[in-house]
Amino acid sequence: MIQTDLSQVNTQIPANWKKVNTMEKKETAKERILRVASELFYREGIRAVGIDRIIEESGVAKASFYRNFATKDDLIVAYLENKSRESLGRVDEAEQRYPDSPKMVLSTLLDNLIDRLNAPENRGCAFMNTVVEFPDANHPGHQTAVEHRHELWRRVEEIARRGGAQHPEELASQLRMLCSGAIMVSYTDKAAFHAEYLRNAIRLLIEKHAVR
Amino acid sequence: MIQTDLSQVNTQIPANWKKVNTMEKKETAKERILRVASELFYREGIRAVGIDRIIEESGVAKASFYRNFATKDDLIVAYLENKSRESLGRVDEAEQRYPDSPKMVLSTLLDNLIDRLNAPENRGCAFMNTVVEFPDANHPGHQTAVEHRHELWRRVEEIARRGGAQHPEELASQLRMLCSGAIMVSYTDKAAFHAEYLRNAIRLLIEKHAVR
DNA sequence: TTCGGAAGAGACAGATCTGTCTACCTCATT
DNA sequence: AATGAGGTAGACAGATCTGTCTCTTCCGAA
Repeated sequence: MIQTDLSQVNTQIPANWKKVNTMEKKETAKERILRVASELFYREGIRAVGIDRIIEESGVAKASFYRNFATKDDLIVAYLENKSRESLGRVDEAEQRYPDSPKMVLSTLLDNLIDRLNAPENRGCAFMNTVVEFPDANHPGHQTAVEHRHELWRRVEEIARRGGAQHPEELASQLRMLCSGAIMVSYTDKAAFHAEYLRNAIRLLIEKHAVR
Repeated sequence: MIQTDLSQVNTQIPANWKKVNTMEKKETAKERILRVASELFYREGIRAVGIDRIIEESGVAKASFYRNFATKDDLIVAYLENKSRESLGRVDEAEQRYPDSPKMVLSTLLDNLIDRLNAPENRGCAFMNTVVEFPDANHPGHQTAVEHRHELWRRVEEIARRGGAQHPEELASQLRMLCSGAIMVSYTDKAAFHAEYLRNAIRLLIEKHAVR
């Protein structure tokens, strides 16, 4: 019997497998909810996706949802914190790869961005989108999104400073406007987005500020 | 009595005053609804503002609303078409003011943009915001917004071409990314927006493309 | 003065949304 | 074998949202 076989297999797994083996750990309800919600929120918008939809698509009971997330707002914040970790993780990675060349770090981050903008699932920036969907500055999602963007561009400014930019604050601000706009254009009108034009403009700015 | 005085004044207005005197024409219910809805939609977001709220704040009956706008989507489209007229009107105006200097036209439009971004009521771009709020490309609001942006930047490209830009398509695309991003940054994090940095970046691009 | 169209007031329907609550089940650990 | 944490199933409440419908009132034009 399949049932019997499975239980035999299970008994062979050490009692502390949860800590030992993280790869084959079964996805918890919380993880599943967050994964499904992330995809729906990003693809269709946060306001457009109701709790019931998330519950149904993640195959979870309503009580399970509310045991893991007190309110929808809590889920929204978890979604954004997750995205933020991913985003800042990419910066970490690029800095570790080129610890001695801020210019290469910026170049890597740009390549990275362009790849994501050209991907078919691109729906723009989760953080800008959230601020637009929740213009109230007191909304926890709004705040989380603003904080992330602040931190991200603070780090880019730091990289520009290490790269010897003459006016790192100005350069970071200009890169921020250009990249934010590129994200919006690639989302709102994919046909109007040309990665080469973005690359040229960024190169022009970086040369102007003499980053090495 | 005030009432009597008013009616006497009224009788002195010609029968066809509606067509003759457009200045003192009393605002119709439709106009009032659109004005109130525009402000609310722009300030608080379209999805966040319900029909009931618009009806209440414009002091109109529900039946009056639905006599003038078949659905909320119709109102959304009217709101965007209004904004689009304003936006393209600013382009017309700048072109009429400097018919022989595309460079001055672009400069005027930039000044104009910066003024709006620094205004306290700035809530970003109504069209980008609408696309974010309605990611479904079939939504009439989404479509209207995308069409406006297409037309606006087609016209900027045309101005760049008249100005002798070496690569007008590239310049327009770069200006579009930069300005779109400036709008988002000035909205999502007002403190991080510096008009001078935007100006410098735009000057750099315009010089690079040798617009005259 | 009468008439018709536009507007006001508001009840109502039906859908949907967030969040609560009860009752039962599964399973790893003790 | 018992237990407790976490999971399933689903009814329910209360708010809100879009849109319909009826009845009354106002006002300008003929």
